[in-house]
Amino acid sequence: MAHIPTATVSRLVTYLRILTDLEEADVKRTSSDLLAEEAQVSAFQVRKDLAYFGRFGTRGAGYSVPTLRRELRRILGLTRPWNVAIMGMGRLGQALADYPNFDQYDFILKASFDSDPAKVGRHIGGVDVYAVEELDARVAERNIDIAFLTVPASAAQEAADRLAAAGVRGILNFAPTVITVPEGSFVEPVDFVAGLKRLAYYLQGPGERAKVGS
Amino acid sequence: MAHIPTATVSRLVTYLRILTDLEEADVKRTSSDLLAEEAQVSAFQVRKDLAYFGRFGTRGAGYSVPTLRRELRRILGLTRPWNVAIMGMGRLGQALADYPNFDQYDFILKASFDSDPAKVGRHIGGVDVYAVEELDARVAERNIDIAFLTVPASAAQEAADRLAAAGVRGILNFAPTVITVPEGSFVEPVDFVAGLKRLAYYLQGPGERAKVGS
DNA sequence: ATATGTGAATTGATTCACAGCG
DNA sequence: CGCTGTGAATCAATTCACATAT
Repeated sequence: MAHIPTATVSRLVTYLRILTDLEEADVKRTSSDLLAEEAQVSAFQVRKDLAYFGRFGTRGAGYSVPTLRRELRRILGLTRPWNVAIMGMGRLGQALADYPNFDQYDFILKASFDSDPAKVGRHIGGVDVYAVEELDARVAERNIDIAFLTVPASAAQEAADRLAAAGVRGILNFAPTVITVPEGSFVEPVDFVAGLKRLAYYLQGPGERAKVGS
Repeated sequence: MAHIPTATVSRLVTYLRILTDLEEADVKRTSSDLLAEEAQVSAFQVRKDLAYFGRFGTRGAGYSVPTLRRELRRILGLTRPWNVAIMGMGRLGQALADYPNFDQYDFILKASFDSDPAKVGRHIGGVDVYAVEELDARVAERNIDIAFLTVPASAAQEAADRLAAAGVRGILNFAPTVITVPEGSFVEPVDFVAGLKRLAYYLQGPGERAKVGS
């Protein structure tokens, strides 16, 4: 299969959410036009994105909501549960542990880790807190697939290295820094402060940053 | 000036963070090679990104850390503070209100809004909670530039419409849905559940989703 | 009749090679 | 001589037009 643009993967996630809403509203059929409208992209784009993976519609009649939803869940790897751990039980880690309905999203919180001995052994937001020294053993024991990386930026790369060494192949990186992982592992950044700064750029507009020189 | 790719804006935010770290470490000069290494992009890319906005280096000698940092802050619109409000004081809104060192990031939390009368009038995480009915008055009074949109997905578009009508031009959208805003306003999505689903896609690998049909 | 699926055309972004300057 | 700055070339993604299937 051809290489898939990362933007396509992001849009597939959006289409899946729209289809889930439609199915909840008991809508049976939909079209690339409707999906495009909801996702704020072109209908061409919707069809092209889907075409990377197969042919899911009926010409003249559009798409079956339950069928397309099932196919997107399969494509995105959401037909089986994924085991998640939190690395770093500071404010953000604790807030994520408290996040409601985690299992509803096919992701199951199985453990958390912190280097602070005062936190180790406690049970925060429904999850056990382990020492970082136990990482290898607990990741193996609980089949952890994905970690939320919620340590300070200065500790993020080392924590990512330890997670990768322990066998965690997916990292959702909340730390405001770029981290690298080995071949075969994956990072998704989640950095709301970066989002804020991009907003500042767009809100400022072109007036304040006219090109200098030449 | 030529149109700037959104990916360039994201990278500029990364370069600025690296420069801030360098300045804290008292490093005086740097190069496109070092910035590229830290940001995990090519040195060509760094120079091209900067070239959209001007010439900031010295040939043969690289870049002055304080100068380039100052220029990036100017380009990104971070030479003046931005006033922020939180729309929706549920779990996530409250966690964001508690976020430490907000002002250090040039963003000042000025107000929050919620439709629950039990929350209105309280003071949560250092910020006053107002009724949504007061939105127009408080946005004008406190010069709110940017809102964190932390209401449920089903209420997100209507809340965004009200924010735009009140004069808020920037929205950091934490709700897992696509929202539209008027011309001249801007949205940055912050959706960690979408990030998780992208991870599931990459972790699954190509085996499980071979193209069907043809 | 109607809406999908897809090769071709276009547009956009990244990479490259080297000219330009200190 | 070294590293930046930048037009040209390559590569990738999006848009389009229409052939295709029901």
